[in-house]
Amino acid sequence: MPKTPSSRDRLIDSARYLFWERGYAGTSMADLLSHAGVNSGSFYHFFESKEALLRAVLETYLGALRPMIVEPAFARAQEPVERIFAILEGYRERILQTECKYGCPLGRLALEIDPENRPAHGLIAENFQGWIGAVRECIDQLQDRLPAGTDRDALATYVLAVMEGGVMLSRSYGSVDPFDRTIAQLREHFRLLLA
Amino acid sequence: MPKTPSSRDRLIDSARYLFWERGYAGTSMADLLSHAGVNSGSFYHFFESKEALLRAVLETYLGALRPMIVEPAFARAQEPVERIFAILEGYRERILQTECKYGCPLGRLALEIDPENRPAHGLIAENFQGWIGAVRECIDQLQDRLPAGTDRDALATYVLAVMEGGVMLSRSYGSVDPFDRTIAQLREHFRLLLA
DNA sequence: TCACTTCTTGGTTGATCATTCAAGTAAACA
DNA sequence: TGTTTACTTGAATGATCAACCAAGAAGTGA
Repeated sequence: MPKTPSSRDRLIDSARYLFWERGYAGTSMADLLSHAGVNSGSFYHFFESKEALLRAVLETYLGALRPMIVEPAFARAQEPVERIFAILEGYRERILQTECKYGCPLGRLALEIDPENRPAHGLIAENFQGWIGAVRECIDQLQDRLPAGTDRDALATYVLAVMEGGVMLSRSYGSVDPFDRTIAQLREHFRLLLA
Repeated sequence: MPKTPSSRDRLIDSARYLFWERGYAGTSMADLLSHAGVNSGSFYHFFESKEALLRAVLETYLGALRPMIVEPAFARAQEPVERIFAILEGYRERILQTECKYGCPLGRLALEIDPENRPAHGLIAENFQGWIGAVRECIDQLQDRLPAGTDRDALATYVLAVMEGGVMLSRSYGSVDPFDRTIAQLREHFRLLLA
């Protein structure tokens, strides 16, 4: 049943796309409305402001993390470390598909949105936390193969930081190389940890 | 001689500050002009557009890297690995000084500026390259303490990616913890490499 | 049928955006 | 002194910004 999405859904879909492509400030209401095919009156029927739409978008990312990012990666690999790198491989593909224009939509918003906007940053942090949680699951499965006393949460956070940093560099260099070199070092880190 | 800075210098100084605090799109010409105490006519006497100002700002970062970031860190530590972590400690201090609002100004622009704007991204990449070069110097001094076949450039790139990722997370979490945990893992990486 | 809610239409608001311009001042040089 | 160059002044431009609103359509339940 390919039911036509409601105006509200189309607004959120368009905002997801445009905030990722042009950023929050770089997306005008006019851009958004014409992309979604919705009139401004309808927009303000569903959302009280552009900022409220941002929050709604960040909430949909929360639900999209597992089906769109984590589960496809977990389906491609069984071994815990390979699952982590399968997630990262997903980001590599997105970089290639977008000719290095890709930036993680969350990372972009994390740096763009005013830090005073705590609701938005709370949601971004929640998204990051979900991502860290998925990596943490893999790390936990390594059991005692890791050195005693390894801070597993910190290690999972580290994986996220490396990914975000790698994506950022690839965007400016216009090449996937910095991402690849960064991920290769992370692989070496895991190799050393498990040696 | 505390000579009054010229209008051009004041414009660049203000732009450095405002682009860092509010981003490029988030800084209006009106904000900029009033912050610098300059009229719009003077601005367009020195710069052909807001975008030209962005390029000028990115060029000043190029010159500021060593005196502002690298040399103070190198002065605090002699040992190569400690010098790398002294650079990172500088970023930690900036996070604390700004109550976690701090994001690396280059990282912010790297994710914000349209990838089609190659001149700007070229300058950002040049800045990153300078940073990587400084870390690379330290790594080179480690000589044969590193495992044979270590990709030294990739390792230096990795340090930058970890820093940028850590700064990003701290901004959204509103806490220096993610940065600290991330840097601690990087330290572990160097410990394992040199073991 | 009528009343009520939900959603859509699209024109309008006033603020703010980057940029332009004609007229001016001030110092340097002839 | 007259002329040139470098810079400043600040009002004006038209485009675009997020947000608002009154009117109406479509659907639901009584």
